[in-house]
Amino acid sequence: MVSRTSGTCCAPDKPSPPDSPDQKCPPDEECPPDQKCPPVTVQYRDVMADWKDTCNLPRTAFSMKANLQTTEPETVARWDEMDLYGQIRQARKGATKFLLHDGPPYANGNIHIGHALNKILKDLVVKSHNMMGFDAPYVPGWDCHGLPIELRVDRELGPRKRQMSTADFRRECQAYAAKYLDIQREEFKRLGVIGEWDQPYKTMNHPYQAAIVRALGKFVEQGMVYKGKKPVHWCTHCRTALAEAEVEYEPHTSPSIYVEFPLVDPDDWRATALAVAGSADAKASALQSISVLIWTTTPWTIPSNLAIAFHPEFEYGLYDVDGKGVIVAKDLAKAVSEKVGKSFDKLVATFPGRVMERVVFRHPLYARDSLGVLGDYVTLEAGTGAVHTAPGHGADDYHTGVKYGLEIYAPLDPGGHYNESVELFAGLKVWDANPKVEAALKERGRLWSREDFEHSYPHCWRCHHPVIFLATAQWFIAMDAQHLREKALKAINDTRWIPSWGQARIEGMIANRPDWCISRQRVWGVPIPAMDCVKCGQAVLTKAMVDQAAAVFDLYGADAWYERPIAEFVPAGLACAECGGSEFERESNILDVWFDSGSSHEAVLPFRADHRWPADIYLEGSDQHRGWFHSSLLVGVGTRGRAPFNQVLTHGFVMDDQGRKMSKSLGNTVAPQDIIKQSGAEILRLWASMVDYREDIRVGKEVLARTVEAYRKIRNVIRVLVANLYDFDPKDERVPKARMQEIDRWALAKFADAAERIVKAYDDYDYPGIFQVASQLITVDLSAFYIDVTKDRMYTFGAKSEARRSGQTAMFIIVDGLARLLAPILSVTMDELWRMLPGEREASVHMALFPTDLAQWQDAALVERWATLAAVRDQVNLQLEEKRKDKTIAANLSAAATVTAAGASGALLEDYREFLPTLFGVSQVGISAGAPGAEGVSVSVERAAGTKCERCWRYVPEVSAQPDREGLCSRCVEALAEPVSL
RNA sequence: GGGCCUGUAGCUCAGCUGGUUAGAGCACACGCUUGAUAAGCGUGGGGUCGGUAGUUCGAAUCUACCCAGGCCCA
Repeated sequence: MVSRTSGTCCAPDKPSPPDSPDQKCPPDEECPPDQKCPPVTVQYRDVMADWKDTCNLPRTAFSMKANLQTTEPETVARWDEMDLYGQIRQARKGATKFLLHDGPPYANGNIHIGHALNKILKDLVVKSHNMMGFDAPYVPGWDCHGLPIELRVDRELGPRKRQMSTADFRRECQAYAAKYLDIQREEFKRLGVIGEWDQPYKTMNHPYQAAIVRALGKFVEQGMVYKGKKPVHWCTHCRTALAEAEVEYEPHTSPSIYVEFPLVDPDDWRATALAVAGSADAKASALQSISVLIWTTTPWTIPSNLAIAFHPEFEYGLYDVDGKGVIVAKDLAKAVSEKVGKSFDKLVATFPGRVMERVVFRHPLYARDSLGVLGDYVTLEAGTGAVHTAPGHGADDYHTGVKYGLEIYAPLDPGGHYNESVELFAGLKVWDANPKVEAALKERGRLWSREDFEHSYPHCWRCHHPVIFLATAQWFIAMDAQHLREKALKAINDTRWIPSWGQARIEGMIANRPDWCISRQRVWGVPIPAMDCVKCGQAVLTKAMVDQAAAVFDLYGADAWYERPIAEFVPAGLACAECGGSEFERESNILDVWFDSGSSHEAVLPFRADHRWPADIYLEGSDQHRGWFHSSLLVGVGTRGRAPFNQVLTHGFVMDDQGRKMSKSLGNTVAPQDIIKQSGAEILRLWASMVDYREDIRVGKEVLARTVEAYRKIRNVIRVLVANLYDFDPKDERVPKARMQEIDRWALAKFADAAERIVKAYDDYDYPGIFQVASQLITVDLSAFYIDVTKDRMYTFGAKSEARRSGQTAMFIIVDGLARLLAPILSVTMDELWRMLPGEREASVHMALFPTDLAQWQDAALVERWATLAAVRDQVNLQLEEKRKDKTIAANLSAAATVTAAGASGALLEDYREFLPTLFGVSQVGISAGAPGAEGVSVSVERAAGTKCERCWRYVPEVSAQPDREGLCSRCVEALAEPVSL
C-alpha cells in the first residue's frame, strides 16, 4: 500500500487511478487562486499496475484547446464587470503619462478588417505602455457628422423628409450615428481592446460641437478665415450644391465646338515668345493674324472664359491655315484638321507650351482679354491641346485661376440663368444659351466646327438633370495667413514620423495645398456661425459671434442653430462692416467634417482629467497623411502654434492573399467578424502583431492558418510550463539562484535576453520583432530544448526534491514573464493563464508590469558554453537518426552515445559528463579522448545496454528486486521515498 | 500622368553601413514517441533574393530602366 497526498485540488487532466476518492474540483475547472485544498489520501493495491501514477506528470486546467469563441466574450464581459480599465487607471495613477489619441472611425456600417488592424495596433501600444509603467489612458472616439450618414438617412426617410424641419432631420442623423456607434463599439470590444468604452468622445456631443466652433474661433480671431468662391457640382433644377457622391454619370449629348481666340499682339508674340523658343522665321511674319483654337463641350461657359491653358512640356505648332496663323498641339493637328475641314499641312514654327504663359488673347465675343496659362492637366487625348479655362466653372480651371490671380467668375443665379451683366445672354438659362453662344461665335467667324458629342456627363442623383460646375460662395482658411503653411511645415519637422518617409509625404501635401475650403452645403454637421447682412448681403463672422455660438452649442448642441432665435447668436451691437446694417440672416453652410475630426485634440485632450495637450502619438493608416493627420496638424497650428502630436505612426492597408486591394466586386474581402467566428479574435490580434504593419499587409486562408498554428504552439508550450507548476508555491518553494541546476539558469538567461529584446521591441513599436524573438524562445529554446531535456527530471524525480523545485522555479519565472510579455498581444489567453498561475498577483495581467530585474538572470558566458553543448547535441541527433533508420534503436532512451572530442570541447564535455545523458536524451554516454591533436567532435551511437527501468524508462545496469519497487532503478527508488503528490 | 511606398522559400519574417555554400519559425515529406498526445521530438527536401542593364575584384544589399502591387492626388 502506498499512500499519496495531494498538494492542490487541481484535477489531473487524465483519468484517475481506479479507486481514487472523489475529486475536490471537477475536471477541467481551475482552482481558485491562492486556495489550496486539504491533502487527500489515495490508496491503491496494485503498485505494479502503473508506475505512471507515481510520476509528477503535468496537470493543468489550462486546456490545450483554446475555445476562444467562448472564452473571449466571457473574458470581455468579466473585464467590463470588474471595470478593468478603471482599475488600470487607478493602478497607474501618478505615473508618467503616455497619450495615444484615438483617430475617430466614421460611425457608419460594421467594422472591416482595416478597422480591426488599426484598433488592435492601438491596443498594443496602449497595453504595452501601461505595462512599461506609464499611465496610458485610451479614450476611443467616433466621427459622427457628414455626408454618408446624411445620405443614408435621407434615403431611409424617403418622402417623409419633406415634412421635417432641419433640426428634426438632424436628430434622425444623430440616432443613426448613435446606432452604428453602438454596433462598432461592441465589435471593437470583441477584439479585446481595452479602453474607456463607456465615455468615448463623439464629434456630435454638445461640448465637442462647441469645441469645434471655438477652434474655428481661433482662426477667425487671427484673421485667417475668409469667404471666397469655388466651383462645386450644382444642380440648377434642385438649386443646390451636390457632393461627388450625389453625382451620377450618365450618357449625355453635348455640342462639341472648336473656337478661335486671336492673339492680341501677334507681332510682339513673334518677337518675344517665338524668338525665345528659337523658332521665329520669315514665314511666321508673313501671316496676317495669329489665333489659337480651343475645344469645348460646354459652349455656355465661353462667356465666362478668362484663360487658355497650355501644357508646359507639349510641343505646339503654328500652322498657316489659308494665310491665317493657327496654334494647336502638334500631335493633335491632324485630328483638328479633320474636324474643322481645313488643311494644317503648312507648319510654320514649333515651340513648347511654356512660351504661351501670360500671352494675351482676345475673347471671341467680348472686348475682354483671355490669358495664356500653363497646366499639367492638359492632355492630348482630345481637343487641340489648348484648353478653354473658366475659373468659375471647373475644378482645374479654378485652381489655375487661383494660381494666376484670375477672378473666380460665374455670373449665374442658383437656377442657372445668366446675370443681367452678361452681354448677349442675360437672363438665359445655360442649357438654352448653348445654341445662342454657338450662333454668336459663328456670326463673328470664331466658330470653326460644331457637332454633337456623346459622352459621360454628371447628373443629379435625385432629379437626374445634368449638373453644372458653378462657383459659389465658400469659407476658406488661408494657408498663408499668419504663416500657417510655414508653421505647419515646422511642426512637421518637430514631429517624429514612423516610418520616416511619412514626413516627406505630408510635407509635400502641406507645401502644395491650396487654401482649406471649410464650408459644405450640407445639414448634418456643425454650422458655421456666420451671418449675412440682410441689406447688402455681406458675410460677417467675428470672434464674438463664434464665442456666443459655442456657448449656445455647449448647452443645446448645434441643433440650436436651426431652431433657436437668431438673437441668441447675434452679439449686442453687431453691425455690418460694409453698410452698417444691423439685420442679419443665418449662414446655411456647415463645417467640413475634416475640421470636426481635426479638432479632436481641442475637444478631448484638454477636457479629460487624465489627458493633456498635446498627445504623444497618433496612429492611423497611411491615407491619413491627407486626412486626419493633416487636418489635426492645421487645426493644432492654428489654435496653439504646434502639432497636437509628438509622434505619428502609420500602418499600411490590408490586402487579399495576392496583395490586391479588397473589393466587394472582386469578392476577395475578408471580414474580421468571420475570422473571429472561425478562429477567435486572438488569432486576429496575433496576425496583426506578426505582420509588418508599416507596409501593406496580406490576409487570406493560408496566412490565417499559419497564425492559428503559431497560436497553438505558443499555447501548448505555455501549457506545459504551467502544468509543471501544479504543486509549486513560489512563496516558499523557490530555489535560490546559487542552488539552481545549471540548465535552469540557462533557461532563465535565455528568457531574460529575450524579455529584454521584447520590451525594447514594444518600445520601438516593432511588433513583428516581438513575434520573432518570442517564437524563437518558445519553439527552439523552450519546447525543443529546455522542456524536452528537463522533463525526465520534472516527471520522475521526487516531487519535493530540490532538483525538481529548481526546474519549477525557472518555469515559474519564465511562464509568469511570458504571460506579461505576451499580454498586449494575446490579451485573453494571457489573462486566462494569469489566473491559473500560482502566487500572489494582480486581478488581471493587464494591470501588471513587464518583467523587471532581468539582469540578474543574464549570463553570457553560460549561454555561450551551452551553445557548444547544444551543437554536440545536434551531432548526436544526426547519429541517432541514422541508427533509427537502420532499426538499431527506436526511442532515444534505447540508445547509448559515445562522444569523441579533444581539446577544449573535450574538456567541456568532461565537465558535463554526468549531465550528458540527460542533455542528449539517451541512457548512457561515453567520452573518448580521441587522438592527440585531433580537431572537432565525433559521435557514435549504439543500442543501450542494461535493463529498462519501468518508471523512468532509462536503461540502467541493474534494477531493484524489492517487492514493492521491482523493476525500478535506484534513482526512482529514491524518488519514491518521499510522499508522492497527486 | 504626378508624389510617397513595397516586391527574399507555399506563409510570416531576419539578412546592419556591398564580402565566405542566403537564414529562422510554420507548412510539407519521412521516422520516432504515446508520461505536453486533436500534442511532443528528430531528420530532410525547398529560394535564378520581381525582371533587365550597369557600377565593382565582388550585389539580395548601390544606380538606371522595366514589370507587378498599394496609398494619396490629378
